[in-house]
Amino acid sequence: MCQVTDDLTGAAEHFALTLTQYGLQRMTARVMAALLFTQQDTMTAGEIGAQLGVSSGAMSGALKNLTELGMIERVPAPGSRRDHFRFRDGAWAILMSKQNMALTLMTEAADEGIKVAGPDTVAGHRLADMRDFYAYMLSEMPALIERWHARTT
Amino acid sequence: MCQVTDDLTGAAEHFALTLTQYGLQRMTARVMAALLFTQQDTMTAGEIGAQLGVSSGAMSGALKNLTELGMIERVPAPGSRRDHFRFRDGAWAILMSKQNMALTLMTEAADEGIKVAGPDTVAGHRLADMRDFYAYMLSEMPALIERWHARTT
DNA sequence: CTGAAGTTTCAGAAATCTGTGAAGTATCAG
DNA sequence: CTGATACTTCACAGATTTCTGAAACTTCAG
Repeated sequence: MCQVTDDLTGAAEHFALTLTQYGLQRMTARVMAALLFTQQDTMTAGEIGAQLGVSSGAMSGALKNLTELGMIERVPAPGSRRDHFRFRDGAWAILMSKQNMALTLMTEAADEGIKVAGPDTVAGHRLADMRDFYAYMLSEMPALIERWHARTT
Repeated sequence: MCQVTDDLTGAAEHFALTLTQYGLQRMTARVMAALLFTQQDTMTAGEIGAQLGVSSGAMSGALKNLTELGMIERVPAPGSRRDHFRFRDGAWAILMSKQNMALTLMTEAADEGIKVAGPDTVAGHRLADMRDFYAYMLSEMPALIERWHARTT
């Protein structure tokens, strides 16, 4: 078990590092990786904290983040203890959908800019290019994820 | 000029703030916004620095980042001076393509995890879900951007 | 109701990130 | 070739973010 656990934990930490470079906070990434790579079905906050060697306070924040993001869920404790967490089904599709909100923000920012700069100016045209691209992505992404769900049915 | 410039600059700074929340570094975001919202065709490093009120050192780093990212390009100075920069055509599609590298990383990380955890384990199945999703996205995204380019032809 | 186990919150310490300013390097006009 | 101008790099200071540890709160078994 030790061998396997060590390798898995190592892979998890490496993955967490990668996520960090893509904008996710350090602790959030580590907790997510722990829940992703564990051989258990669920983990308690205590277990994760012990494995990562961090305080309960840090756990609380990270688990809250991930729960709000929709990546993990609180599982009603089966037996006696409290607060078990596990990866949600379709977590990745959920994450991708959330990232689409960035597309909305970009589109809106471009529109705002065009309004201020004037549509027939240098800046206006540049911003229109931006607006068109993000509007396109925004219109296509939901369908893409839809097709994914259809595929796995 | 002052009025228009102020409003535009304001919109640019607001946009930069938004980008920051999506993982882009502060200065990189500000420089990008400046080049995006300017009514000029190109800007020199000095002009951007003056407008943002930051040092030349900070400029250098941010411009390097954006150039490597593929969002802006160095324009051979027309007359006498040096180093004019401008937004690249199709910058947004380029940016999106780069972000697809994240999809590759995710897929690889999942594969690595499966190898360590074993394919017929709890973690293995969880990681397989992840791998399948990102492999799907990875296979679809290039076509999506392709269609964008085709559309604007 | 009471005590125990677990969770959340928060102030402050520690670590990290970011920008400045100056020194060094490159490029160009003359 | 020489001087001047602009760009780049880098050590350090300041600002910001992140984690810890302890106290307060919640929940549940007995």
